[in-house]
Amino acid sequence: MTRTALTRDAILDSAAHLVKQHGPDALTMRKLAAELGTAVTSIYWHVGNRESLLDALVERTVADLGVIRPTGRTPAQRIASVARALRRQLREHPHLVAMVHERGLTERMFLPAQQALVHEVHAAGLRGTHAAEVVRAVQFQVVGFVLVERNRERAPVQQPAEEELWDTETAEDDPGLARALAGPVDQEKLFALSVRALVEALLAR
Amino acid sequence: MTRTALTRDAILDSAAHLVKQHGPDALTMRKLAAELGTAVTSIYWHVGNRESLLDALVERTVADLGVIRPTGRTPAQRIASVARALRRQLREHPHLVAMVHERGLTERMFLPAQQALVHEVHAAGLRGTHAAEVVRAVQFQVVGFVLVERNRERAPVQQPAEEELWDTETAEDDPGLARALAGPVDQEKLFALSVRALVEALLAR
DNA sequence: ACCTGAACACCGTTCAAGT
DNA sequence: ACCTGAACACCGTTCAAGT
Repeated sequence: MTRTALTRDAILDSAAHLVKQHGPDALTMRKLAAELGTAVTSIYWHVGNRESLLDALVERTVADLGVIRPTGRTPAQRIASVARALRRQLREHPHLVAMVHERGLTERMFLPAQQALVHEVHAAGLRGTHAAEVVRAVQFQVVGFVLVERNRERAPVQQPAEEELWDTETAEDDPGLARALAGPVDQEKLFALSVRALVEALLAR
Repeated sequence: MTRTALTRDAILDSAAHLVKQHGPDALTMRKLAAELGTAVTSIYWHVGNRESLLDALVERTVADLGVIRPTGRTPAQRIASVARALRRQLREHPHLVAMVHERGLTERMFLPAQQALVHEVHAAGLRGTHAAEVVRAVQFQVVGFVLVERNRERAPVQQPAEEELWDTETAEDDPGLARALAGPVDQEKLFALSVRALVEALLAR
């Protein structure tokens, strides 16, 4: 059975698959070669070395990110919709943010979202430095939230169990709060709440 | 010249030094042995293996984190002061958050800050689920911000230069905003602004 | 109890050699 | 033009052997 000819794109596809599942560290040239059914050194002919392979992978992924279309009626709603869309994009590529940052492509990657935000902030009547601050605050908020989320999801079982930590006087004083903090985080709800609060306050000043 | 006897603490000190400068990936058992002037295998006798060495390092670092003392008059001010203190702690140990997360110690690490936040949120008159949401929103906000900051600071020169990206119609329409977004981020200011906005809106509802 | 070097399996990368 | 295996320097880890 003749295998398909080894191409740069086939290598990138395979690499993307490995990275998406277990992160960039799990991408070894030898595993990649095994998955492709080729000799390790063949990969070098097509993509240079491991680092330029990752470079190419990041560049392709960033280029393939969909555009961001705001929805909603009020500026606050439309800004929140951009935040949600950005979060969804980032969650689909769990390791992309770190890889993009390491390669100095952060600004390029966020440009579509930033432009959408600028548009909505303008629609809300803001201009100049103030508008820029709002755009950046929302961007930091979304990216930060996704990074924390990702860490939490990768994390193993918490140790000690979260309940034990709140088995204190606070638990008696405010059992509802103790229960809420001991339980798991509803990230979806927390994200919506945080974005709404931030945008609301920033547009109001 | 007789070297000091090799101890578990000396190994942890040396490891902490390497990790603090270049991150956990830069900590190789062989480099560590070289810095300690000992054979690689001696380290194994004292700390087990690389993974348990990192475990011990993380545990020691978390235990040594200072307590968090809120300052300010109003609840909003005191919550913001906790956020600042937490950010300062995390910035002093740039790789700690990720390492703590990987080891399932997140909740334990944030417990002091969380308790301080709970106290202030109570002082602001909130209770139960609502109070818990505010605590978590602030915690996510701070940790997320620090993660983004760290990525930005590690990142190399942006490519393409940020100015080029904003050499568009927007630049003519609102040159103040284009200039602000093309320039570097004042992280200190952005952090203060974001925290103030979030806390303000969360306490107001 | 503490330290050592040899040895193993893994990794990225280079290079001369094949077709 | 494309692919290969051998070889090198690095890595974490084990183990038998030293004191």
